[in-house]
This record gives sequence, structure tokens and C-alpha cells, in this order.
Amino acid sequence: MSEVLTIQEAAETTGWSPRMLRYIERVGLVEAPRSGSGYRLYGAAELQRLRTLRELLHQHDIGLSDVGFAVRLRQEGVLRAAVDAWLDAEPVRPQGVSAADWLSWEQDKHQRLLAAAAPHPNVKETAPR
Amino acid sequence: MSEVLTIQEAAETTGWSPRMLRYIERVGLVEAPRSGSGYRLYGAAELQRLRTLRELLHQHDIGLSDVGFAVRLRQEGVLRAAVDAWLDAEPVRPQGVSAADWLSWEQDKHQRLLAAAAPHPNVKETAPR
DNA sequence: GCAACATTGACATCACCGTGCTAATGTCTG
DNA sequence: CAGACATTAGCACGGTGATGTCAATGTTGC
Repeated sequence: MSEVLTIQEAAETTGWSPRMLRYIERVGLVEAPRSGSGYRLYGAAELQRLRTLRELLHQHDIGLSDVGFAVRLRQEGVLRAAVDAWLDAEPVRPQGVSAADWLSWEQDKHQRLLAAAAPHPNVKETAPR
Repeated sequence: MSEVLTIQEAAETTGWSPRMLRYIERVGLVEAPRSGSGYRLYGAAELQRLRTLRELLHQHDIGLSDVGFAVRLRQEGVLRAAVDAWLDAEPVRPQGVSAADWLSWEQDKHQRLLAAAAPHPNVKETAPR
């Protein structure tokens, strides 16, 4: 048991090309251990990882770079915090749900601003500078 | 009080160009309410949002698309789960911390696989297919 | 030792991101 | 009304992501 495949074999069984396997390693996702002479050795773990990665990308239409960013998010706490903080500030239109009740208060914001702005659909009072 | 700025004014006070303000809106981050005639109206909230966004990007060297992905992660639960699951599988080299104790078990994995592979730094036993 | 395969590096392509600029058209303001 | 500014649409361009391919060199297996 305990098969160990060369890059080409791994490519065939995972659906990636050898080129991409090297690329994937280069960008930090799924890196294979090396033989004494530098050959990449793909074990069951790596193969599994590669297959699931492939599915992940295809099923959600995201790119390797996106996963890369997810990694950064998880490893760089500061980044994670900063992004979360920004996203938490104001809700960014949940346009997934059929926008009914949503539109209402979005419209409201509209109104509020317009009301504060001018009696007629006008712009700029209390002129800046 | 309650200033409302036109796109050009907003651009000047936020550091973005008018072009970028429209782009940022197009990609779903920071969208400004419109006047009756379609003009974008930037209020204090939007301006704040734009400034912090600018900082966020510059300080962590990320792109608008990255923030966009973060939004997807937060809104599409399935995606979030899938990505998290994949990342949880095997740890992806925390190369931020000076790799000492890390290297050890990484080396181990190496050894384990090599041991299973061949007595000499060799490859492929129990040949596949 | 020779054929098959691996490694790295480079060049090439296509698509998309981030931006600027221009054009055609509509809006606001003095 | 005229001039300043907004809107959308489109061309353009440099950068980077995702891939392929080719070259030069080393490794492996029989």
C-alpha cells in the first residue's frame, strides 16, 4: 500500500496538468514532498487535496488566487480583523435574497439623503470649501 | 450639516478618482444613492467607507477583488463552508513564524512518505497500473 | 546506455483587474 | 443659454493569474 506517484501520474489521476501541479505548489497550496533527487512525490494526502481543490474551484467558480487570499485571511490575523471590521461597518447589499424588504430601507436611505440635500431633486447645500 | 457631495468632490476628498468610484460601485462595494436624475450622492457614510477601504487595500496590499471575495465568503454560506473545510484539512505552511518547530514535523511528513516509498531515495514501488 | 520522465526557467497567450481618457448625452446653476 | 459637471459606453494599456510549450539538464529503470 501507500502509493507514491510521480507528478505525471498525479496529474492524470487528479485532472490537473503537471504544469498546474507545480504552479499550485508555487502559490502555496498543496505542496508535495520531494525525493532525495528533487522529484515531487504525491501521496494519498496530496492527491485528495488536489482533487478537492479542483472541485472547490469549479463548484463555486473561484480561482486559485481566491483560495490564496482565504489562506492569508486565516493566517494574518490583522488582515482578517481589518477586512471583517470594514465589512461589518455597513451591510453590503445582500442581493441574494429577492430584494423586497431590502429595497425598502435602501430606498429610505435614499430619501433621507435626498431630504437632507434639497427640496427639489437638487444637490449640494452648505457648500464644501 | 449633512453634506452631500457630487462624485467629483467625493473623489477629491477620498483620494479615489471619479472613474474608480464608479468602478467600486460596479463591483458591489460602496454604492452611493442617486439623485432623482441619476447623479450619485456621497454622504458622510459613503465617504468614510471609501476612505477606510482605501486604507484597507494599501495597508495589506490586497485588491478590490479580494475584498469582493471576502464579501462572497460572508454572504454565501456554502462557499464559506467549502473553503473553510478545505483549509481545515491540512495546515498550509504558516511561513510567517520563523519556521523552527514547524520545519520539524514538516520534515517528518517528508520522512514518513520517503520511508514508505523506497529504501534508497528512490521512487515508485507497488507500481500503479 | 538509452528512452522515459522530472526539474527549473523562459517565452507566449488569453482573460481579467485597475485605471485613464474620450465620446455622446443629459443636468444644474448663475 | 452657456459652461461646468454627471451618466453610460467604449477603447486602451500595463500588470498579474492561469496555462501551455519548449529548452537545457538531471534521474530512473531496464
